[in-house]
Amino acid sequence: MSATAEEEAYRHLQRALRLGRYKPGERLIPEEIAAEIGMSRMPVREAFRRLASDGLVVLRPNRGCVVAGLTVDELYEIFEIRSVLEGLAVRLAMPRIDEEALEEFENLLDRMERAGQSGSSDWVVRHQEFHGRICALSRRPKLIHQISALHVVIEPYMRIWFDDAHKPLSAREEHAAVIAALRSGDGRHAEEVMQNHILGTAPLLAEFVGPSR
Amino acid sequence: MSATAEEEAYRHLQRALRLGRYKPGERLIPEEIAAEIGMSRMPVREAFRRLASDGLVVLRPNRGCVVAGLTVDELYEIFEIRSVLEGLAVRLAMPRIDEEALEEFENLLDRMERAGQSGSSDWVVRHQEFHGRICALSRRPKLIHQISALHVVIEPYMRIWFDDAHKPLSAREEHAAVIAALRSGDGRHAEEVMQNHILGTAPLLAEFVGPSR
DNA sequence: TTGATAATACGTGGATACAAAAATACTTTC
DNA sequence: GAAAGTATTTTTGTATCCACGTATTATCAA
Repeated sequence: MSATAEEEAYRHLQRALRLGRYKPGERLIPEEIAAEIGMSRMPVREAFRRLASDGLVVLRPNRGCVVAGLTVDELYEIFEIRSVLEGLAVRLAMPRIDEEALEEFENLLDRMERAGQSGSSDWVVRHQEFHGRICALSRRPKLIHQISALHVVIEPYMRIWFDDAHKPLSAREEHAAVIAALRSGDGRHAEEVMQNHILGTAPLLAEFVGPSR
Repeated sequence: MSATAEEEAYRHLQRALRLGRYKPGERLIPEEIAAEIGMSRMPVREAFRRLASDGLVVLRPNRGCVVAGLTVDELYEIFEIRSVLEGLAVRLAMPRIDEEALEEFENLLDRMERAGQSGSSDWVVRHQEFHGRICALSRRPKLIHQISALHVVIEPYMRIWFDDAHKPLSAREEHAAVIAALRSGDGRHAEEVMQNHILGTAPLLAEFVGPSR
């Protein structure tokens, strides 16, 4: 249970949006959602505002709340931003990367691989976990937060990508290369590898999105 | 006038926070603020949520809204993030930088200089404008938005810095160097110069903040 | 005097009520 | 039959009200 109704509404909606249960452009009616989770529309409204700041919905005065979608351009843009932020994160994480950490990353990579082969869309979550654990070692709270916010926004598209055509064929090698770069101990090098990894993913994903909105 | 009361409350509070009219740790009472601008608590509460997402205030369940402050560590972190984001922005802006754009930047630099010498704290605004105009040429809406959000968060500290001791002595050369890098036409080079410019500013500013919170 | 505890005042979160705006359906007119 | 204007319905935005949680102060015991 969450402390406040607003928090509950926020989590409920964020989860639904991440899972792609609502389609871009779809209108979210406060009363309906309030009824679903048993509260008034007030806390739902407040949750809307937070979701709007996250970029998950769009809020227009007197016109309600619609589910946000990403155009291909916006998708690329987010990957560009991710590339420099996560690049920075690995660079800063480097001093704290030891044999133990590398082992953890290998394990996460294995779990990701297994989830991928079983066809479960857990792959998306495992993938986030992999990137997230590396970023966590940067010990930069705001940086970590911003990166994870970007992962949330692209999550629905990652799911579509994964479900449509078990793409992560090259994923294993890509991520193994990142681990190898981490093992090198060279922060700048690892930063570059991470940047290229992320930028390389964007066009693959964009294929499956098509000109939306 | 703004369309909604929430918008008005948001602008009012953001402005006050940017100008440093409220001190970190200070508690904001919805009722007081609502009275000030002639509305009920409700739209003010909603404005609080947006400000919290911006990182300008902290909202704790049942404990109200307090003005956020930055520790020195957080200040450095923000400058690290700015360095890679604005670095990316200049790199992407490079193809669109022509003689006309360079001239505009020179002009902005002059205006910044003049504001600096007159002692007016317009300097902070001009400085934002200078960085903002460069970033704008990247034509990446989300990137621009994120960068400008970071400028907002550090604005109060920039003002303290400026007011306390007309620092921007080296500023003129620093920013002139950025323009020179833009003139070179080399995106990677300009990115690096921008990164170093931003990272170089952080310790100067940190001096004047001291261990807050 | 100090520390714990109870009483009280204050502030927050949420629900309901009301007003204003937008969307929709319905005429009316050409 | 189409377009424009009008009325109705729906939905959003704001205000007010109430219940609960938190902080403060007062009271009392050690």
